[in-house]
Amino acid sequence: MFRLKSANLKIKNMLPNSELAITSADKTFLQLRKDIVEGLIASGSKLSETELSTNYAVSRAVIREAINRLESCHLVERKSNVGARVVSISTEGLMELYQVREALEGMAARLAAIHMNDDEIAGLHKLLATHFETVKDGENYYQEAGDLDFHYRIILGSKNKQLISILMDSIYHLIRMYRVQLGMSGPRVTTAFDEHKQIVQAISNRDAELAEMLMRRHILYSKNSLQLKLSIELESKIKT
Amino acid sequence: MFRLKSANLKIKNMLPNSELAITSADKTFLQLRKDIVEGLIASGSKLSETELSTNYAVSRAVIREAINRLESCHLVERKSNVGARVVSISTEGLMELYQVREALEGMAARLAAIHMNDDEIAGLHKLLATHFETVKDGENYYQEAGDLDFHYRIILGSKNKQLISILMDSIYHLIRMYRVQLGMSGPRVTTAFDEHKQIVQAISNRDAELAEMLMRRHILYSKNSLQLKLSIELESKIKT
DNA sequence: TCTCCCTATATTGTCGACAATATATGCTTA
DNA sequence: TAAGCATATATTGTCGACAATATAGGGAGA
Repeated sequence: MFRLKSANLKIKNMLPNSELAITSADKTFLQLRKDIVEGLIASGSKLSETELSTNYAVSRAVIREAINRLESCHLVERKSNVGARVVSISTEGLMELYQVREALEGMAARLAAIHMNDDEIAGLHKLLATHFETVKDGENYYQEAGDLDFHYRIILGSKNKQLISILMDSIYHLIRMYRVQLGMSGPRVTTAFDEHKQIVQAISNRDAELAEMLMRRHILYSKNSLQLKLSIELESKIKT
Repeated sequence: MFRLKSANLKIKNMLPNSELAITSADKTFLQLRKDIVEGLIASGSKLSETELSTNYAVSRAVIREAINRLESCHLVERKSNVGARVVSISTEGLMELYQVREALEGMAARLAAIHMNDDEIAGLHKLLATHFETVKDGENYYQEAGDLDFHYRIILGSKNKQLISILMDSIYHLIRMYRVQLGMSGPRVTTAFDEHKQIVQAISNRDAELAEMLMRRHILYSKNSLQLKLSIELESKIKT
């Protein structure tokens, strides 16, 4: 807890360009986001500032800052003088989210086909090959990091900072929350691989329109798959 | 400055469902946003917390909260332990912004053609008629509130909460900043009216695809018009 | 004179306390 | 008994002070 002044200065000087200048609020934000996405903090539950400040061992000011950022991610909703709640998952919310995602990631794929350099495209091919191995081995690791990484690269490949920040900051973690809490898995995994392959091929060929079209369809399929799952999920909840 | 406890309770009870529970941070945020959008605080300039707290007569905590929200709007950028700066306007930034806007508002127009009810569509026609009067009278009031109101209604008409919040929270005020600081006016004003008219017609006819197409083109035209203006603006700045 | 290090200053990050507000509880009254 | 009001409690909002960090400026050494 106690840190020497001189020691800190040394450390700072030794790591001049490190982006690890993580502040306490940053860490708390990341931890909270993780806990929300993974369902450790239930969707729809209230976030008490005092309670969180004791649980995470930081002051309320830090918690407040973290909650503010979570609100930017659309992961929590705040009301003045009342407090913050984790957003609750619903079929409509998911549908709306995927509708927006379809438009934005379709656009990202189109731009990626134009702006990605050859190295980045090669990286995409390499990623596919790695995924193919895991799929072949029957691992369903694919859905987890693999799919995210694939989409992540294409989004970055668009080279449009606005688009990147909207998708990364406002949409992605929300999508992850739905996926994690619904336990995304099943037959989609293998078929999704083929779709990814087609998209990479289109980008390779610099066929922007096709890339967009394929990406939109890919996301549309995911949407339908999730919708089905969610409707079953909610149905069983009503029964209990 | 001083408020009686009982008086406040009375007021609260008298306005049970008022959304005016404006907190000090809210007011400061709104004021700061206004000042940034209108260029009172120059783009690219640093936001000193202590300085702002004296200028706006609130504590630093309030300023910090306001700055956090401004960051969510993409109006300022923060670095840990360094501070916040107003985003600087650039041609690339504008292009990227309008590219995203084209996709999202195009989608909004498509959804609006599907989901707007007849009353809302009637409202759009009425709005057009009002604008026609102002345009005929030679007022260039049109560009200011008029255009914003038009787009605003269509965005809301999409009935997609995610879309609405992204456009309203993350994009709109940034666009306003560009427009205000570039002094949006000129020949676009009258031609834009015709484009609006076409879009409303398409929505009236429930022709979703056409509505999207027209909206995308409308925004593309605006983009080109602004790009021209910005390039001239920056050119003259270099000369001085 | 230039470079590097160290110190001084200013700015941001964090904290605990107090104020204002909302919610829960119990009391009065019809 | 139920409805409405007043108080009590808990929670959020705001504040000023202190700690940690970055930046600017001056001095020592080559």
